[in-house]
Amino acid sequence: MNRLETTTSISRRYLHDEVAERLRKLIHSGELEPKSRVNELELAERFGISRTPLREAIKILATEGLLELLPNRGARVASITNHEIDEMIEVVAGLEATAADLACRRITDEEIASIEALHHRMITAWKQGDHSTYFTLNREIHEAIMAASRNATLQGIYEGLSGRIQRTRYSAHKTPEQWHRAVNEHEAMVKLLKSRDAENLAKLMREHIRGKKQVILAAYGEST
Amino acid sequence: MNRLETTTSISRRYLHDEVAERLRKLIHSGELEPKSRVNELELAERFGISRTPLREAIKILATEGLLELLPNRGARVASITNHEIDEMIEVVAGLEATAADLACRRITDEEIASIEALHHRMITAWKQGDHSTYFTLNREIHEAIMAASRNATLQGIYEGLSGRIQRTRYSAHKTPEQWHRAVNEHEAMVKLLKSRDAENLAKLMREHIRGKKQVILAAYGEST
DNA sequence: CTTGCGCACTTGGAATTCATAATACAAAAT
DNA sequence: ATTTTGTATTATGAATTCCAAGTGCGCAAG
Repeated sequence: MNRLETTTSISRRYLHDEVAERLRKLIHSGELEPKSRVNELELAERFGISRTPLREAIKILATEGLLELLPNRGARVASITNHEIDEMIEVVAGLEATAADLACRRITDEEIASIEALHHRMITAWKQGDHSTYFTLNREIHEAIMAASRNATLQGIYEGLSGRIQRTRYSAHKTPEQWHRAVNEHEAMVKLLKSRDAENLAKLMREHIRGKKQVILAAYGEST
Repeated sequence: MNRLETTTSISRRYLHDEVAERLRKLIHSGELEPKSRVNELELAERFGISRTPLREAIKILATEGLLELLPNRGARVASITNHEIDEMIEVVAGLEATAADLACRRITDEEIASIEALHHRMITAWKQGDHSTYFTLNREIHEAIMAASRNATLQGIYEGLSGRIQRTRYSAHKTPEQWHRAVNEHEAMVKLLKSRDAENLAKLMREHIRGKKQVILAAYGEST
């Protein structure tokens, strides 16, 4: 009788999955600060669960790189060094270049139109000096291109990685020149996307994200 | 007295880490075939451990994508569809392109000489029709370029991903034309590496790996 | 001031228990 | 005979309890 896929709607997910998600939120929200130790008993009580699923969740987050395991001393929130951020930005640049390449081969006219609309709204926000809206639209454009790559594997890796630098990536303040350059690059990206020039869009995307590196690193340095 | 980092040498790693490693080997060796269910009790007894660390290991492998969790029915070895392999090859191509780009900026003359030596040995093996040696050297060249990128984050993602298609990737038999093309591309890669032409090497690398896609997919189709 | 001892706390792991979901199998009804 | 229903078995997800070992800390002795 059971239709399939009822799993997602009816039955609850794994407890350790929910715990992992709550833990991720705690970390991303900053409630659990980098380097802060995680007391299993304390957290288990806070979540109203036993240590078992919590420990499974900790192993998951450690695999994702959000927690570090200290032998016999539990786990602590992973702290990211500037060097690691540097590395991660290069990888993100590569992933987005790949997404750009694939998107050129698969994107629909409607999606391009949608991205173009986002782009124009972003330009408007920029001219009005509306940082918050600018950053949001900026992120949406990048995510739209990623989605247009139609590659779930790529998206999964991208999300896992960019989730760790998200806080700084889209909130980094630029100098007017940097800002102007970024806007120009976005302008060029839309053009290349419309002409579906995979090769050059990939190249530009890599450079575009590399161009943010200094800004992101500076912003990260501030926040720590 | 204990200096840090003795962890790796003196005290044994976490049990769940060792279990995870043994599980990975079982999967990669094919002893645990795709889609085969994993009986926790059976495996725990086989490893001589309790269910606790085994289940933590299972959660880790599930996060890595090597196992799939079936709610209330445990875990099974993840089976990869042709579509997923297609996706993974594109991502690997992107990662290797990124590695190529970075390598051009950081590689030493000694490393280039070493890669060139591998390349010549590979050519020799090719001319002698020595498939096994050819594949080994081919892989070593790609890994050497990845190492020359000096990006641990990139390498980590690459290893996690390529580990899942390794079995087919370097053992796929090519037609003479494909083989010839691959050798020519490798020849060009060494040239570009010597001239440290990041942009064109990245481009070529992406195309080079894409060129293997049909072969790998065909090889995977056979083995299943 | 340093050294050394001991104690409390936490973790990693094992073992046991329990509820529930899934599967197999047998019995009953049509 | 086929399908349906009900039951028994099994394995998982989670909790609980237990224990050994490692860490850190404090306190006392030298």
